[in-house]
Amino acid sequence: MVTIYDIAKNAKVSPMTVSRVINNSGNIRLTTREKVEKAIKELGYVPNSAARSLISKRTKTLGLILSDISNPFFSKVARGAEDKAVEMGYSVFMTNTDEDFEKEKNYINRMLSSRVDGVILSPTNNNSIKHIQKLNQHNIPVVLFDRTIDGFVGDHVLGDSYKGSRDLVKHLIDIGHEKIALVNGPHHLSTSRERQRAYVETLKLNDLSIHEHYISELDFRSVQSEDAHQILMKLMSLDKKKQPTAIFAANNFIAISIIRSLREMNINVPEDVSIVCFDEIEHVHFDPFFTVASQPALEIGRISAQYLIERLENDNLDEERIVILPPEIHIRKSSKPLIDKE
Amino acid sequence: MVTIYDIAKNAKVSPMTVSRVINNSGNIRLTTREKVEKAIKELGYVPNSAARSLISKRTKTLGLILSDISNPFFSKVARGAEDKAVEMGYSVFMTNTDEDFEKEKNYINRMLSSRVDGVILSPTNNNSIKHIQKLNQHNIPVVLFDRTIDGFVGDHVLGDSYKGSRDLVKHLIDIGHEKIALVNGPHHLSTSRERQRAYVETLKLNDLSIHEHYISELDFRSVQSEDAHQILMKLMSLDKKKQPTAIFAANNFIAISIIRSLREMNINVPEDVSIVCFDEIEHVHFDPFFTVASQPALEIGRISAQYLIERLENDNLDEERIVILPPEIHIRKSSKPLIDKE
DNA sequence: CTGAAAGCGCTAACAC
DNA sequence: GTGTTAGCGCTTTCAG
Repeated sequence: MVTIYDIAKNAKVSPMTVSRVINNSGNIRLTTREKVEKAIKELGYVPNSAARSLISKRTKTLGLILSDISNPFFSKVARGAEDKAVEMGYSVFMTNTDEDFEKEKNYINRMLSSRVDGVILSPTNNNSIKHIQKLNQHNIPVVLFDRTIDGFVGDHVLGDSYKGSRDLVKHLIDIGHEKIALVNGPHHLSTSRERQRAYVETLKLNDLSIHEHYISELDFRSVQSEDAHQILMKLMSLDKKKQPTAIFAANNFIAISIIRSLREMNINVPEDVSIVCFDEIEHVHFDPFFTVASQPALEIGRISAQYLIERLENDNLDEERIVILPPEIHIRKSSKPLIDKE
Repeated sequence: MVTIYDIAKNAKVSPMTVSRVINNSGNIRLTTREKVEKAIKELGYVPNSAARSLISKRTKTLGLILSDISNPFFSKVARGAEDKAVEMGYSVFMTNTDEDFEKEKNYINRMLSSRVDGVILSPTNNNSIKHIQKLNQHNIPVVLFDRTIDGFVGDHVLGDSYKGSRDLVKHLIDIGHEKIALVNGPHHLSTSRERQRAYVETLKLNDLSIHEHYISELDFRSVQSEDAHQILMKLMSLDKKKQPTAIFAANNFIAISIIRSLREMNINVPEDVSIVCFDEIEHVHFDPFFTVASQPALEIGRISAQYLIERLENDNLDEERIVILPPEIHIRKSSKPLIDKE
């Protein structure tokens, strides 16, 4: 391996001078600098960041822990975070937990061991606080994105689940729906709870009742699931008076599994049932179909990286900064005035 | 920062003993081991992998360079690669070039500097061979996936662009189409060239002619583009005799941009024009519409990681291993027998 | 079974 | 402007 010593020998200077050239630190005579740079090129030297970080105690690397890289929402966040990090001189060590607490634990340990300077995390559940505490004990700051968890103090970059959900449900009410069901994500995620809170409050505010079967739960990753089928079966076999005319899906994948189940039951969207959902449904741009609350995923990623790096490079920041970015509501073909049906 | 010295002091042994406990190397009396383990827990010690790799010359980390993380094909590859790598005891340093040669260069340097043990790459173009040579000079093996480039010797994990394309075009011919256009990806990518070769040969084999405007080129990432619109305008304003009745799109995003352009021109798919494309179109599972050649992306990722790690841990492997995985053809609604139209 | 010494590649601190 | 020394946290080597 080529080291600064090799360069030093080749350029007939001391290793320290080489180091100074590489880091642009200190004053160096132009001729020496040129000698050194020539040697670096010739020998193909690349600084060893392990050796560097051993001294500097900083790796200039951020850890990014996504809960589901297959979900376009998260892959966009990843892109935003990486872009911003690189812009600011950092690398990103990106991983995917698949909503699995054990995997999360495993990756936290890897991040600890590789001494990332900070971590951007969408936690799997409230127990993730243990992982965060472990990071904090090692002076590694954490930025939470998408979701928050109990007991966390620090920067958050979130989408506005409450507002987005309220607007979606309100839209359904405005176009005449009164029997609206919610197929939510898992209750252990803050986003699910917020979406449900908005759903319940908006219905109440409009004097609409929530039947006992109206609220159900699915995994956020379930594009296709037996569970979805069962939930929909139950919902659509309620008697006419209770049968929902609209469904609010708590995320993109849930919306898709709902539609699939409905198709199997020969129920059409939006003719028979209107659907609205949180998150954009990607790659269907050629015929935007879903009425959605679309989150600014790239922005969420960029801000997360920025906040984290700011915290790394600046000691006197507030204890916590919370950014809540509103989603954009796009009203499209999956939701339809109820009146049309009659 | 807690080091093995702290642990050693706490457990009243030498640092070397601590090291042995951590690495399960050498024989250690059970009681000493327990003392050490207790101290590790108490002080919350985590090994510093920078220090380790400084000695061992290995980081147990693979670099993964994707050309477009927003494309579900690549994010699935990433998942497959990460899963397999973790299974085999490695971490993955994942990055996204956005098909940009300069970004690729930048990331190669980061990988060099962070001393990843090997790199999994989907190169941006033939010039990427320079980057690969640079890696090889530093004894870092490279596995190419999805695409190959001139002059590369080493492991490849590819989809079978030729076979997939031939089958798609053959399908169009089988259902009566004779005027078939190709909207290809950039010619500097091997996948594009293979898909075009299959297209041309299949048409010739079936005595069908290729008009001069039938082959055009778009960026693989262009979900929405002015270029697509122009290409489609040109294609669809050919005189009746030449106007294509079917289009082969070289990937998922191109297919989408084609459909969008057609809609703007009030041309319906599949009634007026049939479309087939390479790559699955994700998240439209509720109503599978596209006739596609779907690639085993997860598998491509897994095998890439496996091959790379095998090469890292095994000196006497063949010079190069090439795996070509066939795509699955799914015939769906975007392609329709021509006869129906008349 | 355990320990002491040396050194991986680099830079901070201090010479000159 | 440039060089010397020491040490970051760990493991390899050699001793006991």
